[in-house]
Amino acid sequence: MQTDMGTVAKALSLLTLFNHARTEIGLSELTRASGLNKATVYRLLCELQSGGFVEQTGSDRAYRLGPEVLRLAALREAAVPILSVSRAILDRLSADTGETAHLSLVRGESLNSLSHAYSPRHATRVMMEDAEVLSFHGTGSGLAVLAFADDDFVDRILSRPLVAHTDLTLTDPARIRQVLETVRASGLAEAVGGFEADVHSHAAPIFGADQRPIGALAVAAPVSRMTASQWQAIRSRLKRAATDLTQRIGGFCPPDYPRDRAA
Amino acid sequence: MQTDMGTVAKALSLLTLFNHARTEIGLSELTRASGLNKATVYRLLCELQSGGFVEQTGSDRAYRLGPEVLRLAALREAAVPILSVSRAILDRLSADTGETAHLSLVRGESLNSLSHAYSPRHATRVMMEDAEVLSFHGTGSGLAVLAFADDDFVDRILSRPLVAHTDLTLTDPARIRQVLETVRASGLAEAVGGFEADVHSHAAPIFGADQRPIGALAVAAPVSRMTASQWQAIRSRLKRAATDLTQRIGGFCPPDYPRDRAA
DNA sequence: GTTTGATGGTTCGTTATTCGAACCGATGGT
DNA sequence: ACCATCGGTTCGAATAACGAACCATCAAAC
Repeated sequence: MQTDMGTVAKALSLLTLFNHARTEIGLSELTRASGLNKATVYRLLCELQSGGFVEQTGSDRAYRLGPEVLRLAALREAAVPILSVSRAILDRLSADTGETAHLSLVRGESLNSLSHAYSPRHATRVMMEDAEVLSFHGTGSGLAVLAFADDDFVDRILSRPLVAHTDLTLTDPARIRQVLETVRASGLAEAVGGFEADVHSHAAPIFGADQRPIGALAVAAPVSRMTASQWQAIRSRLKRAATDLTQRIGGFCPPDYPRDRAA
Repeated sequence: MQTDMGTVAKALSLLTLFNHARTEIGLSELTRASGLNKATVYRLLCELQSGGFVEQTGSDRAYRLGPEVLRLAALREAAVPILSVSRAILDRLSADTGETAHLSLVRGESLNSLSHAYSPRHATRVMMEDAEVLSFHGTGSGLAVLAFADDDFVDRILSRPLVAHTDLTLTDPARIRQVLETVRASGLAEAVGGFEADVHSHAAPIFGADQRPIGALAVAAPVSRMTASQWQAIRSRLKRAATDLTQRIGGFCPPDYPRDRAA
């Protein structure tokens, strides 16, 4: 991880080490996880701390993400209000389908879940966590994005090692490219048990102002509930919701994106 | 702004140049505003961009905050769920008082508004924007924080030039220290027209796990509506809401904080 | 009670990295 | 054709980052 990255890239890489499982990390652990020198990590942390990007807990002296990221997120929302706009759409989508709806966004060469909505209709539901890293090849959302992404982006993603989250995960690049073809035809991706067993998920890409996919809207349901009529209902509602979201954030679907056939 | 800051501090300072008025900034303008060299700014931006902290718009090549800040904010919320916890409290507070409620957090030596809730009761209401920088001496929230902050923190803040936002803004450090005494006595700060004319605002500090103030909860109303009964209602409800929030985020009020006398 | 192995934090000479004036090519208004 | 501005690039000089070694402190181990 330590090859030829600039000073700020190193600093930013420290921030990426935080996740839901480790929201507070000590100096030693950060140095170990980052592969950098302890003195380097400490200096970087000091600068990040004085910028408010991390803060130290009072008890142990572990570090955690600081309040400045909240401020920046609010400003990002002011510039590109994806979260606030998607809120209503997610709520409606989960209510209409009775299942869990969630939004994820592309960030470089990874995909992050960012927001979700549950439906109270069923006792069992697919649970989500925000800020989780999703895989492109194993999730409906990832496939939806790949299907409409640049060729070289797809090449980069598929040339990396493709881990199998379950024994249903597609890991053969050629097979995945076949699937992408069908996704392109319908405008919707479908993944059954590829990321988590027993989860049947549909996903539709959302596009930015440059007509390139910036993320995906998805509905995740237990496989046991996926009847034919439910399948139909999810697909039509999801597609409408995704094009709606694309439009509301000032994005444009590319010309080759299948228009939604009627209601 | 350019003296003796490390490389990452410079990079982070670029991020602070964004605000509601300028959510997208070009390279030249960033260079001018930061006081750094253009090549330096460009390199920093490239690193920030590959980290997802900024992104370039397709049209002009201006920069804006990137999606990574959303992910970090979600993780920060997972570690310290101030925003999600305060949501319900803000909603209730604004509903109960019929006025605008808002939350702001200390970030280094500045105070940022972060979340708010309006009440639909009146046609005229105090409008808020999130991620705005508030002054310590001119706002109720700032005074509430100062009143329970470390002495040297207060000294640092009050030794800076104190700008007068309106002609009612307190700018005399000695006078402000007097006010802080009364705030300490009641646990509530009051500011009339100090930041924006015609705005009467009440504020109560919220505390972290180390019993030090980390922000403030406030209610802002047009001065014209501030009757005696309304004054009473706001103060009691605000105080309860603030101690409630402090408790729910795992914080503790300091021993010298006036306990809420009954309901 | 001292040994051991963690931890967070600090030092300082070497060296690799950042810096910044100048330079490009493109765009656009006069 | 001109001038101004834009985003982006170059390259030698100088500065700032690096990292091995070192402290201080704590907690359990012996």
